Amino acid sequence: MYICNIFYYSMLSGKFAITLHILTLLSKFPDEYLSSEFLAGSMNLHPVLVRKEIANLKKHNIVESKEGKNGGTKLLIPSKDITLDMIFKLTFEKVSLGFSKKDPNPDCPVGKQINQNLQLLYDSINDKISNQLNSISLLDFENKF
Amino acid sequence: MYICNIFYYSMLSGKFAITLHILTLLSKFPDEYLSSEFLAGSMNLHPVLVRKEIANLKKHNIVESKEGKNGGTKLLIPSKDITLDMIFKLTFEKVSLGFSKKDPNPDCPVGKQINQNLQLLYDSINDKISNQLNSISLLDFENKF
DNA sequence: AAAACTGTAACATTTTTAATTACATATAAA
DNA sequence: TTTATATGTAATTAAAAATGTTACAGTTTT
Repeated sequence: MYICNIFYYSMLSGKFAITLHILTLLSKFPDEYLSSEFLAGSMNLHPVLVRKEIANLKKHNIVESKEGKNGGTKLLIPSKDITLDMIFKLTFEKVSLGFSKKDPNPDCPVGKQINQNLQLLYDSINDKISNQLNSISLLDFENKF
Repeated sequence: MYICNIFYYSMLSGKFAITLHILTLLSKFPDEYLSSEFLAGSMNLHPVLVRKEIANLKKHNIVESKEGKNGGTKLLIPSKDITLDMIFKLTFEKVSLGFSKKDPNPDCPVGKQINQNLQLLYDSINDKISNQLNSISLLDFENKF
């Protein structure tokens, strides 16, 4: 986790891609409980990482899991009602292009304000990204496969 | 550097913010050669890092440097003619929200195609970001300080 | 009770980013 | 012409972040 003056931001990582991959698979088999082992197999990833992302999806009531034998995870919501923006928001707080770290010089008029001004810029970028991702449903995405 | 199936991507780092900070300062003092020591002071950053970003700016003919005593760097182009998109392109190849790594399973229809489909999505996101950054000049940004 | 799952914390490894050191070269000015 | 102050850049180290693994407790089906 990387700290700027104003908010906590997680930098871009694989979370969005992993989560979208999981949801695409769940969406392909909407009536089955898919195991983290199976999901991990499609991504060539460790099942624990998959379960971590699933924990996040559960927290947001997008999926439910069944424990025990024959357990696994399935979608709670039809894929036409899940937008990529929901996935984006649930895996990243925001996109940023970086901030000045280690406290820029407060005696410099630029250093003093740089992070606030970057923040405003990134906010408007995130609005644009959200607009676009809002127009794409998981079903739209899934249909490309 | 992080590799996906299709292109080399650098993940988001501090380059955009550092470069924009440098250019904002140069833009405030358009007739002076500012030293990397001075610039680094405003950012609380190591001068060598500043010089690395300046090397990149020089490569793109945005600034020029003078070596030796009283040397430093100044803008070559009026700040009204520098867009934030130029800075974005010069410091990042693209924004991405991550790819499936370690070769997803080629026997899975989703795994096989996930990275191409993510790529298409990210391309369209980058178009939107570029559009927006194109509408903001370095002068616009500088005027906020 | 056994087998096959999920859930999570703790830890280890790998990768990426940032910082530092070292030193060669250039220029201005005393 | 020597000294001080810059840039330029490669090489190395350190720090941070992301990713992967292990271990094990809990759950459910057969």
